This record gives sequence, structure tokens and C-alpha cells, in this order.
Amino acid sequence: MRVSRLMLVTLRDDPAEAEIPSHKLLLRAGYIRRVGSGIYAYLPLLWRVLQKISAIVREELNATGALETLLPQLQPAELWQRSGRWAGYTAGEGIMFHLEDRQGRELGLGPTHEEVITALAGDLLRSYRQLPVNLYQIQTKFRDEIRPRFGLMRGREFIMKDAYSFHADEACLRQTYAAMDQAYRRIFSRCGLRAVAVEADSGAIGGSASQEFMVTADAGEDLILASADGLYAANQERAVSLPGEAQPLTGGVRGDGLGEPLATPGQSSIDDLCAAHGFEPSHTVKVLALLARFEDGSQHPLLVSLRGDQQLNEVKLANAVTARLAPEHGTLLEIVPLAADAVSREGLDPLPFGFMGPHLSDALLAGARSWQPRFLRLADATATELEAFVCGANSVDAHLVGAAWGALCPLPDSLDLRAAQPGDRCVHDPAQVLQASRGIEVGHIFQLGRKYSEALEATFTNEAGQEEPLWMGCYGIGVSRLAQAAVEQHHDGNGICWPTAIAPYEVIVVIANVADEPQRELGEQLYAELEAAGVEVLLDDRSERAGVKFKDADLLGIPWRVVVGRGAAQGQVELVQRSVGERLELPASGLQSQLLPQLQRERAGLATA
RNA sequence: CGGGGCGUGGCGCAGUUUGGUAGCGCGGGUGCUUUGGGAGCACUAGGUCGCAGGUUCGAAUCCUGUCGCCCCGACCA
Repeated sequence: MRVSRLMLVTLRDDPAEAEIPSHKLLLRAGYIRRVGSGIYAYLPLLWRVLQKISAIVREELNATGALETLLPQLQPAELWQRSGRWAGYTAGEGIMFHLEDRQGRELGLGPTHEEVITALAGDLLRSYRQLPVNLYQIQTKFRDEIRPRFGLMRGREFIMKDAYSFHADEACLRQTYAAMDQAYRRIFSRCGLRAVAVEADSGAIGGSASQEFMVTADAGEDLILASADGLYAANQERAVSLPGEAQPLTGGVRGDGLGEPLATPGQSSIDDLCAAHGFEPSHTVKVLALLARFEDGSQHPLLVSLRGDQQLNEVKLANAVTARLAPEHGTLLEIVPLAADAVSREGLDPLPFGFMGPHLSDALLAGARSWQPRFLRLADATATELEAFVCGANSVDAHLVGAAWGALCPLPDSLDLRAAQPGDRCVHDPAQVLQASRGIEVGHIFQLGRKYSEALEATFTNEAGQEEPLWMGCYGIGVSRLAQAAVEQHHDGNGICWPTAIAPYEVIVVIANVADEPQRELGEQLYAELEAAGVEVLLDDRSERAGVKFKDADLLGIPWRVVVGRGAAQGQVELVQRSVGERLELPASGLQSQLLPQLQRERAGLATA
């Protein structure tokens, strides 16, 4: 392709709308244009990148026996009502774009395809003899993100590969899940990306095992905690670790476990309390009051106890609350801290914020206008393991010293609710310490189990002749996000440095001065020869100055640049590797033998690059 | 939704405080000179100052409303 015909529009200045390097570079180099908030046009250069990524995804999935398909984006509400997700996905905070047709039928624009695929599977898969099956598609998804950002990283319309597998039993599901794990590793490696697999929360989609694939980059939205030995890596939402040892409380249990009152005027924070009385944060139990709202409109006050030196992990809390209350009240919509004004709106007396203890009485909730009149009481194991502790006295400006579970109040459910932190010791090996890094989630695989097949009555006949729901897995890759993640991981001060395997073109032949006949001729010749050799090659034939063309080549990030310039008359050209800036003068006749083997290796991605 | 910011030629911005009829750089076009790291000179085209009301002799500028976009947070297979 000739650059003069490429509709290439590069920008000299950073666009005001972009914040992170990959977003700026994709805009500046003419890969994308914003059409609306979170809505982007993929310009011809980016489309080539996306097609290359897609091709790698296809090859690897096809190799596992998965079947490519294409499902509708316009989906009837009825399907989502059957799975029970319509309300949650379309109501106030829902992420599904939805509409009504002229007949008044409700439709949603697919944010994901579990419903459609499960309904189809239920229709088509009747016998265990047909199983397992793994179906995938590469397609545009629509999500009404509350806050789209960072270009393709979080858009409202984006390209995703999603796959859904169906099995006769759980063991078979695990096999396919493992096969997808391996396929994903190959896909990211072939794309030239450094990616790590981390344990993940299953989130709203449900299911048991779940793993995310993160492209490591500083601009990543997710925090990864991993051990240096490579044996453990998890999203912070999910990460577990060993807490530090608690310091024994001097004096131990006092007042038969009811604790002794201590005047603590104005000392409403753990720090203030400890500073004033010489306590350690690990001597204390801190108590958080929160409110959970559910799909059925019910609102449940929560009382969560943590050891004073620990932080709450809200994802773990949400999972614990869901497990206890969702069966009766539907989807958990949100958990918010209990604020003083919310308490007074309920017509209740103020809670002793800053001085709460785990024995806070349900009687305080009596007469609440809309809340459930009792606390759901949960505690992290670090708190329940304390034999004697300091906690709030449930009256302002007072704490209790030497309180004990059982005597003060019944021991609440003991769970893992704490947020693992960088520096924590690892569970699998206490000698290892968790280290933090940032990542961009580009893939996620789940063992869904039978949640959707049960809801949509997708059953098959097993060997014994009985009907049972299909076992399911689902597997996603954010294709357009991956393209931007690649830029985030591979760029420098001059522009993008595409991994060859997903670069829009592999080589750019730059004719330094198109007015110079020998240069032009040699450039055209090399361009034609490279094309004939199956190389994806650009010819910069524009009548720009050489400097402009070099800048653009760097910005675009084409992995190899062949400069046809001063040496052209003598048959000499220059070969430049974009990523490392290495230059090599060589005779034009030797270009292919120098370049082709190198390209061949790079097309395979990281593994052999 | 809460908090912050921004809407002025295609892009990046100044001008708004203190009202007087719009400017700079880049980019586009033409010509000449240049020609290996975003060239120089000259000429040139291009703007309902987001939109709608209002105040005023007069509004990019002041007031009210509204729309859009960006950032932080909440949210998020």
C-alpha cells in the first residue's frame, strides 16, 4: 500500500480528549477517531490490526475444536427475562442498551450472549453424544458504561471474542476450561504481549472458577498481586494473603470479656485511639456499618467487623452478602456506607459513628422506615481470632478495653473479608511476599456451571436417559481493548512499536526524496519485491520531506523501516528496527535475505521472537 | 449520580476577570526556495465563539437555562 493513498492523517499535538499514552498515540497516528463518548471509528490501519488479532484468536480456538458462529446483537427481552437478568441489566444502573420496536416489543442490544447461546444450545443439544461443544464469535458488543474512558479501553461499543462451552459433566467443563487457559496463553504470546493469568472474582456473571488475563502496563485499571516465585497471582479483588500477627493486648480479657470502659474523647479513628492510649491497631476491632440494597427493593443494614489494621475488600463483602441474602431478595444492587443523614431519614437515633462496637444492638434499628430492622453481622477472621480486643463502646467518646467474643456479643460469621495488600505474606508459601503491579484485563474465562442452563431450561439427555441441565463455561477476549493494550505495553517517546504479529504493516519503505529518480526507482523496486515475497509493506511515496516521513513511520509503529535515500544510486539502503532503533546499512540486493528470516520469527509472537 | 474542568476555523490554544464586533501556532490550498528527523518566504481559503433565551446602544465576554465532552469517584464478564 502506498502511504499517499492511505488516508493517513497524523496529528502533531496530543489531542485534548486523551489522557494515557496508548489513547493519545492511536489518535495521533490516525488509528481511531472518536464519534461519541465511548464510541470510536476503527480507521483502516486499526482495522488491519484488529483483523490480525482476530486471525490469531481464530487459529488458536479452531485448533481446540471450537466452532465459530455469529449471534444476533438485537435480543428479545423475553430471553433475558427468562434468565432473570432483564431487570438488573436495564434498570437504573443497568449496562444494557434497550429499546422498543414499533410493535412495542422490548429488545436489548447484546452486552453479552449467554442467553442467546444457551437458548440455542437447549434447542440444538439434546444428547450427551453431541457434547462437548464450544462455540465462539468475534463481534461488536454494546454496554452502556457509566463512564467510558481511555479510548478503546472502556468503550460503549467494542469488539469482543466470546465463547461458550457446553458439557455433560463438570469434569469435561474443567477440561475445556484448561484448554482455553492454554489457548489464551498462546494467543497473547502470539500477539507479542506479556500477559499474566490471575485468579479473579466471578462478578455479576456468577459461576465458580474464574481467571483473568492481564496485559501488564502502568496505565492498567486493575491491581494485580503476585508472588515472585510465579506460583500465585490474583486480582486484588480476589487476592488472599496471610495477615500480620496480632499483637497480644496487654492485660488480656477484662471485665469478664465485657471490657472496661475507657474515655476516648474525640478519638474516633483507629490512629487517634492508638496514639492516645498506646494501643496497636491490631489490638482493635473496627466496626463498619453499611447498607445493602437488593433487586426486590429491600435494604439491609450490615455490621462488619475487621481487625483495626486491616482494610475491607468490598468485592469479598458483596459476595458474602449475596450468598446470604440474594436467594431471597434477588440481585445485590449496591452496598454503601451507612451515612448519618440516611439514618436520620429512617427516623432512627444517630449511630455512634467512630465509637461502634460489634455488640451494636438491633434495637437501634427498630422503627426504621424502610430498612430491615436487624443487622447482618459479618466479621473477618482477623477480628474473630482476637482473644481480647479494644472496640467502640457504642456511645460517643468511649471505648472498651479487653472485650472478648462470646461475652460481649455472639461471635459473628467469620469470613475472609480483608483486602490483601502488597507486602503481605502469601498463603501458599509464607516466605513469599505479594508484589503489586498494574494490568489491563484482556481476557476472562469462567466455569459457569449450570446457572444459565437451569434458568433457560437448556437440558440434554444423559447416558442414563435422564434430562439434566448442560454444564457451561464462557471465555472472553476484548479484541479492541487488546489492540490498545498492545500500544500501552509497546510504545516509546516517538510513537507506537507494534509487535510484528499484530502490526498493520510489517515494513515501511521510505523514499527519502521522491524527486530523486534513483531513489524513487529503487524504492518502487524494493516495495514490489517485498510484496511479491508476501511481506505486508507500505511505500511512503509522499512528496514530504524525509524528516516528516521518518516521524510518521515512528509514530505509526511499523516494525521495520527501509530507507531509500542518499545511497540509492550506489544500491545502498538502510534498515531500521523500530522497537530498538537499530540501523543497518546494506546493499538493496541483500535486503530480503536480511529481513525475511527475522520477520518470519517475529510473526510467531513472543515465544520465539 | 456526586465532585472538578472544558466547549472559540480541521487540531492545539489565547481572548472572557474589566462588554466595543475575533487572534496565535499547527494543519489545508497556490507559488518560489529547500530536501536524511515534524523546513523557509509570500499569498490564500476557512469561525452562527456548543445551543436557546435574557440584560445592553452593543455580548465570545454578563445573567438564566440547556446540550456535549474530558478528568476523579461510584459502576464494570
